[in-house]
Amino acid sequence: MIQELKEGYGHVFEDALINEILQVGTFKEIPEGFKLMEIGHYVKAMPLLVSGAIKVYREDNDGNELLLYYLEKGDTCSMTLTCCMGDAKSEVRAVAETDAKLIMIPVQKMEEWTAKYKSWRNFVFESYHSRLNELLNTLDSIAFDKMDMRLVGYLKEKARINNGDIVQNTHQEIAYELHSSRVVISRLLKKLEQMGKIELHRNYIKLLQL
Amino acid sequence: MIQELKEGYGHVFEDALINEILQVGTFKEIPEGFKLMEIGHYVKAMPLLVSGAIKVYREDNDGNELLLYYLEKGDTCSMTLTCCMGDAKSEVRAVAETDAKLIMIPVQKMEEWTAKYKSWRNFVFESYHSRLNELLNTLDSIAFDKMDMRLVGYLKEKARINNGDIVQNTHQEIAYELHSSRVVISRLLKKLEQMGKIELHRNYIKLLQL
DNA sequence: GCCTGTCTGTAACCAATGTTACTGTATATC
DNA sequence: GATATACAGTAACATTGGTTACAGACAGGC
Repeated sequence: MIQELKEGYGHVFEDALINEILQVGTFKEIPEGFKLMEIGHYVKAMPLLVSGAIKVYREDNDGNELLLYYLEKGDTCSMTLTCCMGDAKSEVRAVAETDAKLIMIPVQKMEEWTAKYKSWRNFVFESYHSRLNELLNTLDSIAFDKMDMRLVGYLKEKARINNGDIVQNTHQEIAYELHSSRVVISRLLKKLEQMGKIELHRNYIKLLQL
Repeated sequence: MIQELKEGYGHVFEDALINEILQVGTFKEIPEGFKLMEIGHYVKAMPLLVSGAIKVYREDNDGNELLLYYLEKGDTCSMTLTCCMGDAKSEVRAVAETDAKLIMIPVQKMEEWTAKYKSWRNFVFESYHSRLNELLNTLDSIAFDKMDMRLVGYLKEKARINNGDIVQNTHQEIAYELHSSRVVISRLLKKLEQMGKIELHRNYIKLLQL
């Protein structure tokens, strides 16, 4: 755990804090698809992401889904922060998009560290800032963009997260994440293929020049 | 300023903090329509809202507008928080929806107080929590609701903010805030009137039973 | 009164998206 | 290889929302 922590957070946290984390944190490896957080559940630990990617999304009462954003190395879940501090239920769901490694911090340390370490405060506020901005970007794309632009953005982001030019999803899965329907997504993907921007295959899509 | 502060925040902040606020904060009264924050500008002070309501909204590069949420008595602007700490530009615009009174706190105190006062930390985190949730609600309604539901939600919220059952806006103004068009809003409002839920008048709308 | 500008109502039309239904094809399993 | 299942392509259609255009109603200033 030491090397992962130092590599990912050594330049962010002061040494004393690193040591505290080593004492109270627990290292965790989770497989792709592992559900880290469920809507309506209480949260008792805060994750520091060391490697991999976490997908954070929203689901309403009728089962409608919507992708909010991805968390990557060096990120943490602000939603968890607020939930921990306020003793509130989670409003979102978090699932490992790839295999991932994380360090779990017990809730009670957070308040303590916020008072004690400047680097922790910065990290927490920085985290809030990023997440708020990502939410705003998601909102923008839903409110202002048409579905074709949203789809292109989705493909780019997804490929980036998976370090390559391949998106391994069925059209149905993409439709869920964008809160659209399979037929619409197939239609738009076909159009992108005809424009020479992507290559369609069964169960995966190869990005050419988007 | 003392009585406004004690009334609005006396039960939230410890006495020592109240005293500090009295020393460094400045009291400010602003008229309806006053622009508190502009997109792309830096922020140098943080507002504690004592009375009135502030409208926070987003505008993209093409001039498309979208209402995010309202701030009320006891609220502060989390966006400002992040901007101050991170020395970043504002991503949103804030305008007084009604005449309002606020106490402005200089940025440099914030970091200090976060270390020093537990009540301040709670306030800040609570504030983030509320704002994140409000953003999520806005997102939900845009992603999952049709325009008629969004309009009903808008009317309710707007009437609540203005303490009554009257919404004083033209159809065009409502269209801007919901990022729709005047004709669409007029159409839907007419439908609501025919259902007996509202009364339409020139320049204002009276809510009956929504 | 009479203009003028703003606000609202309405019709006709269009584009984007969602829905239903049916097809063919790849893949896995037996 | 035969069968079943999941996936993708496509057509036809419905619905929502946006656009354009125009007419009438109201309010303010003269």
